[in-house]
Amino acid sequence: MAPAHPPIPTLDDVARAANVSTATVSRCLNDKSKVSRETRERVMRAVDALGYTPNFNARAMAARRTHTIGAIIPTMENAIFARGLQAFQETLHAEGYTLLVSSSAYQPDLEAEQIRTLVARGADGLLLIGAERGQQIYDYLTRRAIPTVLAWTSSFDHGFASVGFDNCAAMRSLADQVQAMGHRRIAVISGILAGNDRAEGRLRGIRESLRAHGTDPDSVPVIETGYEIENGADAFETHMKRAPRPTVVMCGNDVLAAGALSRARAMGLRVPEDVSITGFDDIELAGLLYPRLTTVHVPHRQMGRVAAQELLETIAGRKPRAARELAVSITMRESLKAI
Amino acid sequence: MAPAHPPIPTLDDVARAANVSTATVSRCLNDKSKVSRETRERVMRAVDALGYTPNFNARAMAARRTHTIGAIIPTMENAIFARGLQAFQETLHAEGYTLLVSSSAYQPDLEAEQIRTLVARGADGLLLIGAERGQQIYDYLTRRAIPTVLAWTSSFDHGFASVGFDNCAAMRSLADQVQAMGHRRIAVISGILAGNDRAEGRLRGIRESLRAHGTDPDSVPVIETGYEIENGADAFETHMKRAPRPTVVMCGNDVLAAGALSRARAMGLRVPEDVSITGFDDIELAGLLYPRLTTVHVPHRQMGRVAAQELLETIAGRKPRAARELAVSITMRESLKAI
DNA sequence: TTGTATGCGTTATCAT
DNA sequence: ATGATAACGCATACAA
Repeated sequence: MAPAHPPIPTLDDVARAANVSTATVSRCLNDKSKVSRETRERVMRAVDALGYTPNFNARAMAARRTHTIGAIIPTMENAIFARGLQAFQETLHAEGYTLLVSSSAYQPDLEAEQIRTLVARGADGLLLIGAERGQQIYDYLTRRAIPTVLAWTSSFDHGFASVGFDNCAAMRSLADQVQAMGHRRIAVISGILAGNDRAEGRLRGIRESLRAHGTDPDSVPVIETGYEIENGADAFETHMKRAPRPTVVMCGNDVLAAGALSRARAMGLRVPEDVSITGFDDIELAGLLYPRLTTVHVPHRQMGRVAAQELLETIAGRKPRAARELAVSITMRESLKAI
Repeated sequence: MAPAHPPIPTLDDVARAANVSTATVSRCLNDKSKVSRETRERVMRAVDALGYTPNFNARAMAARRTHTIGAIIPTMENAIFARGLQAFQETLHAEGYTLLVSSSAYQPDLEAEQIRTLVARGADGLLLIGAERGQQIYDYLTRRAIPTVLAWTSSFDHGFASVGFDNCAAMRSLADQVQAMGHRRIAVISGILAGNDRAEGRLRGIRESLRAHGTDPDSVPVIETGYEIENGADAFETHMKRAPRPTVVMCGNDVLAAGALSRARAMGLRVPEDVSITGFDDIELAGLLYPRLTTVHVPHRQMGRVAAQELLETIAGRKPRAARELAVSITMRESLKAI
């Protein structure tokens, strides 16, 4: 018969087994330095023998530190944030930090809840996407002095560190290119704008470019939709049923563009012969589609890495918070062709 | 000048503000029932006024429950586990549980470490992928009595609950189909087999089908490789440079198949005219590629949902653990064509 | 270098 | 229905 209560060893058990105080065991596991090699070895043997694992929650309470970072991203369903987050995680891990991720499903109120949850769990720092959210949240973060870095955006409006790029300028540059290739009838598929400064910036970029080229920005059709593949597909079909038909459909991100591309094929339209399509983000998918997607390349991994560094600096209190802006570029592939 | 120590309210503060004991406040936040409506309202007002959030770690220590489930998946980099995990998470959330996810990067030792970490954090239960891992880990889980469910596999060898499908039978069925369509020169791209019963089962399925069709399984070329797109691409190229050239390349999953497809295009080979390609999993990507991928459809969401239910049942101790096997089907698309 | 003692914020047991 | 109080497992200030 198995014991009803399997023995879950505690610091006390280890201390007793090694004939030292709990303080010494604790030091062995943390400070390493200030304990004699001899006793340390004895303690470690006891640790192994008992299969001891420190209780994280108890540790967090006593030390008031968790070495845990929380990240809240809009979605895990597609790859938009995957690479950046991976790099973020790797950098943190190298510094002895653990990453906790949760998804807000693009819902501001859900994000606020997740923030509270992560803070309640004792996160030492936070990574948030974008800069547009209620002032209340920023106040909360400030009151509780939670080191926070905003990523995928470049902004310093709230006094928080940020790491990202200029969504507006990037998309403007792509739109410039599109128009330089002769396109005049442009249609746009944008992500939901409310509470999303990235989507808003990208749309603004297109508008600015149009204006610079002498086109009335209000004359181009824009469909604002959710971030699913299917949404992109539907929006594309709607655009293509208008007259006159656009010669190019610019999408707010690669996922929407993938949906557009897929629907184009279903409608019997050839890309780019019948219509060009562009994306944004340059996720892996962009290079796998046929035709491959012309898109704005974002340095995902670098962004993740820098975000982690900034956050760690902020936690250590070593550096003034700042807005780090990264360079983006345009990746020309086959989905966009000159007229 | 801002206060040096921002006021982080505790139960005590709320209790004092509401003129009750901490016990009562605690009850308001949990048991709700056994406290008078009047005092409860007073307490809740105090909670709001102070912006109180319970300290998770303290709670975990005192209650010895976290309402947290840990999941360890081989990778977050591609979408293989995304949908299933999403459904898993949604089901847990509906029952008041939080999901913690970490990735093992397909490394068994890393998985073991993550398991310990999650348990140290007080996870009430665990979701693991596949059934192949050291007995030591199973012993650990058993000793600490951690409710665990194994997913993406159907096995009951270790006495743990499992939710999945028969990888071998599924792939065998696809191979049968491939051969029924006239293919005789088959090449295989498999994921790393060591410590991965899914990959092993899938390969075995192909072998069994070959044998049933009178072909010597050892005569078909198999390349075992990592799970990156690039790996699939390279393996495909290697296969296609052999003579005689295979008429179909069967891949261990959709990601490898995507790599194969991409390289086929780069090599100037038409799919499926010059060579057919098949995948496994039916992730979203499979329907976006051109040509769309013929693959084995896996009920990801259902698997996630059922896994969550099984786990919750196990935690509640309400039901005997069991192996749940789900049905899979073959999704015929354009990447596979008869000879 | 090592040990003692206190506190971290909450839940739960036992009274009242 | 409510209150007092003892755990929960660990880190750390202070003492030795």
